Amino acid sequence: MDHSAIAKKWQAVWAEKKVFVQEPGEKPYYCLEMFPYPSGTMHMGHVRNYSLGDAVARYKRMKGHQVLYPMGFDAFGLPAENAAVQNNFDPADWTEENISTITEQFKLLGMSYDWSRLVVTCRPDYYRWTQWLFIQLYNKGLVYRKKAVVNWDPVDKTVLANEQVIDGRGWRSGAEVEKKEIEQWFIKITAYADELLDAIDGLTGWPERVRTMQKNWIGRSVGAHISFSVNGEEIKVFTTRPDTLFGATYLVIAPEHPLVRSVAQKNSAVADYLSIAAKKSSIERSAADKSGVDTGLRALHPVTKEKIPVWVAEYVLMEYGTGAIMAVPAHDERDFAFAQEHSLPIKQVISSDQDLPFTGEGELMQSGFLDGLSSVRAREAVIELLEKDGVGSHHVQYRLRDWLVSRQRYWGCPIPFVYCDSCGGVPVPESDLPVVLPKDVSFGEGNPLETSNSFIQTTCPKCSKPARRETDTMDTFVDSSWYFFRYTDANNESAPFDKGLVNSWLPVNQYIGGIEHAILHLLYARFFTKATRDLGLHTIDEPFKNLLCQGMVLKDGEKMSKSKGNVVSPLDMIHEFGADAVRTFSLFAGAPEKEYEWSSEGVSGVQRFLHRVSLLCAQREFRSAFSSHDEYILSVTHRTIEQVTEHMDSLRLNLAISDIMVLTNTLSSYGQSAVHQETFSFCVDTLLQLLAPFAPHIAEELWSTRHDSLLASSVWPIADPDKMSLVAEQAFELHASLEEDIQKVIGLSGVTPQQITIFLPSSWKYSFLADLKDAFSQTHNVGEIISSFMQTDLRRYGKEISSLVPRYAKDRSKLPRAILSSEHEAKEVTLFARSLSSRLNVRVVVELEDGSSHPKAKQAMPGKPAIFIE
RNA sequence: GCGGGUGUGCCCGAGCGGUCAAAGGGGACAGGUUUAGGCCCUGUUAGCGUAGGCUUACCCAGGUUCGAAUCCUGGCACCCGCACCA
Repeated sequence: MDHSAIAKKWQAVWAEKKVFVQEPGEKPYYCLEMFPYPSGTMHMGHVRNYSLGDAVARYKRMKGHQVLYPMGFDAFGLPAENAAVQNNFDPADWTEENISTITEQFKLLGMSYDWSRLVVTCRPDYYRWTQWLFIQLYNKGLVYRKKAVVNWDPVDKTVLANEQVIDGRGWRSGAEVEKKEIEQWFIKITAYADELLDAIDGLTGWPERVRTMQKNWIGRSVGAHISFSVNGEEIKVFTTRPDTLFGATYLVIAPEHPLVRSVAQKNSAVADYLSIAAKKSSIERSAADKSGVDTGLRALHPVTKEKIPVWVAEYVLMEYGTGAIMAVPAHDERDFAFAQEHSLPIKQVISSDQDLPFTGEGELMQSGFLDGLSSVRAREAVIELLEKDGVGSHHVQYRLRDWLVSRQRYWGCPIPFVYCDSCGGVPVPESDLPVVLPKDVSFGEGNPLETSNSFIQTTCPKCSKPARRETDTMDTFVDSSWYFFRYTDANNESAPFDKGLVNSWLPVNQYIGGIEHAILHLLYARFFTKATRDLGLHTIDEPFKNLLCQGMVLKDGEKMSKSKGNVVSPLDMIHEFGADAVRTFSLFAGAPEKEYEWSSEGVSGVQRFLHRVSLLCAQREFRSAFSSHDEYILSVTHRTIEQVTEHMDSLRLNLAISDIMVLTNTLSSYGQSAVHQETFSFCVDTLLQLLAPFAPHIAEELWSTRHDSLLASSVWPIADPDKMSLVAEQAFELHASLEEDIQKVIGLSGVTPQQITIFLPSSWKYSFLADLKDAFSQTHNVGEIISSFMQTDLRRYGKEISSLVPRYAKDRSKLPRAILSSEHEAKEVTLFARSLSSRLNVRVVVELEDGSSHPKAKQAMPGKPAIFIE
């Protein structure tokens, strides 16, 4: 049967027996992959992602967990809308079509999802609850509307969140972002800034770099607000170093600062500067030059009461802090550079041996009542004084901004609000949800929802007068911020999810996805979890216990992309090599979190490996009695169980596969009727079980020829420490007793022995010795022993054994040395040597009595030969 | 600039104080089996030697140790995140 037929057969059986449909129980385990955007076809990154999750899910099921392993689609988004514009498709049809295509591909790969829990964010049965949650957050004060300067993507014609602007460009379109002021919806994520930050320390199952990225993104700075007065008006600054207050020799405000406008009317230098700054794009603005002009304003220092100049400069950002800083050039690099550029005074207030600017902490100087204090003490003292005078206070500043969720697009979740002339903005009542996307829209310029009268025109839920519906839709990140809750109760029609079900399944035990979501998605999802917890919807604090960010799949050293023409199609690969080989290779090619190069040679290598496994199962000839070989392969098998289990638990799946390959090779070496059927059968069964998470179809097929039950629901094997006893130790013991046996032979024979010295250096074969021992237990007649060996296929003494046996030291005299006595003629020894040589595929050297040696000597074989096997 | 990470043989990739010339896979070469083989099996694949063996090797330079790919110090290279964040 070919691989695709086998795959189909077992996929059908698994589905029919509902092997993957599980409810929470004693040992719930939630395995989750970041759900995809249904763009049409799968790429290799998907295959890797889902193969990882599927292997984990299958493993955990076999370990006796109830596993929640669902799949869904993050189905709102711009590509559907673009397709609508270009090809006149309905975005919903286009999306649904893609979903069914991709679903087929998932099934082709044999992923063990519980499809009854399918979640699709663009379907009303899902987004109804997105809207419901939005309103709950609104009622809780976590959603608000305000006029804001926004990042406008001129290509996608929509607003972008700060998080979606990368180096001044739109994250999707790559277009340079413009500034616009519009009324927008925000989610107050900053209300949770502290908790989101503090809880990161508890996320020990997350990669360090993701934790660091999140911390940096939230960016908490502890410091103080300090007010300077300027002609009766106030300039408030934020600083992390209130201790350096006496060193503040001037202020700098951002070009957008409200105070600058009035100055510009009177001061042409300032006006010119502002107009130049305004023309610059945000990219140009970020160039690190230290331009700026004096506004002519003078601020009153709140403590020294000195008058200090106020400058305006681009390097101060309106978006961060208060849009104004106090400059302490002696102790800040940027201020220092700026002061030098514009010849502003520099006053040292922290003593140090180092050159200025000195940015460290230390003992205060030239700071009046602070002199002699440490930076830490000085900070407290300064803030205390400022608070007393009402000109300053403690303040914690975040880099994190509130989450702008309005999008002026069609293909997203409608924001469930209505504007009424009398009542203002009114949330749509729960009974009227969902607010469904209309079909009578036209795509083109601007927001398509604006073109649908049936959608816009409505009545006010409060006063029933005619009202206008909100036409903004939500950022798709909102949809994906709670989908992992919905999986627990995907078909619930009366609530987004059941509290009990969420509490029993969550947190997600293993979350798997790309590093590109390290900040946005994960932060939003964490926020939603905390916010919905505080709404009383569940009691989970953090959604994802363990996080794995898988590495990229490269081709020719580069990311696969259509423009580079180096895209490898998963479908082609599955067609050619089979789902099992593709899955297994995608896990074997490298450590899960590292990137690797896709190689079809590698896949075919895995295919060969899987083929060898099936050859093992076809083994029909066995030895009738147990022997030391049985102990040996049992010990290797048990050790493999232990190692694979360890590697599965630590997600080092590439190593787990490697372990399985080693076991396969070992068992293959014993394929020639060397072991008892019972032993072999156990070992092969175990092998199939270990393989099941990676190559489920082939493993299931092979298992079905040996058992009536399903492999997928079999119980993961447990390593027996007693049976794992070190092969190496056994080998030594065996060797010792072998030597005794041999000595006995010599004693018995009483004949001047010819000497056959068998050196057993690095590549000596454990099983060869075992056979030799067995042979000696039957007879002490070397002739018989030799002839019995002649009849055996010696090739099974594979090199896999040598790797498990400790190597002997370099000193050859320490090598084990067997002395065989023999009455036989040189001819027979030669025969033995040749047999070993050709059948064992080892080099055999025969050493002459005088110590000389030459390969050809075995032809002549005079006197007393010795044989080296290595 | 700040923060995180990586560096092993032809390639990928394990190892993380002695059992290491370094697992496993791929590729290449040779042999066996075969009507044939792109199936399968075996061997070789740093250099020199018929071989025992010797020399050189885990980014570079030092150090700790009887002993280092593995531990420490200092470099170098590459990758990623944030970035005039006050």
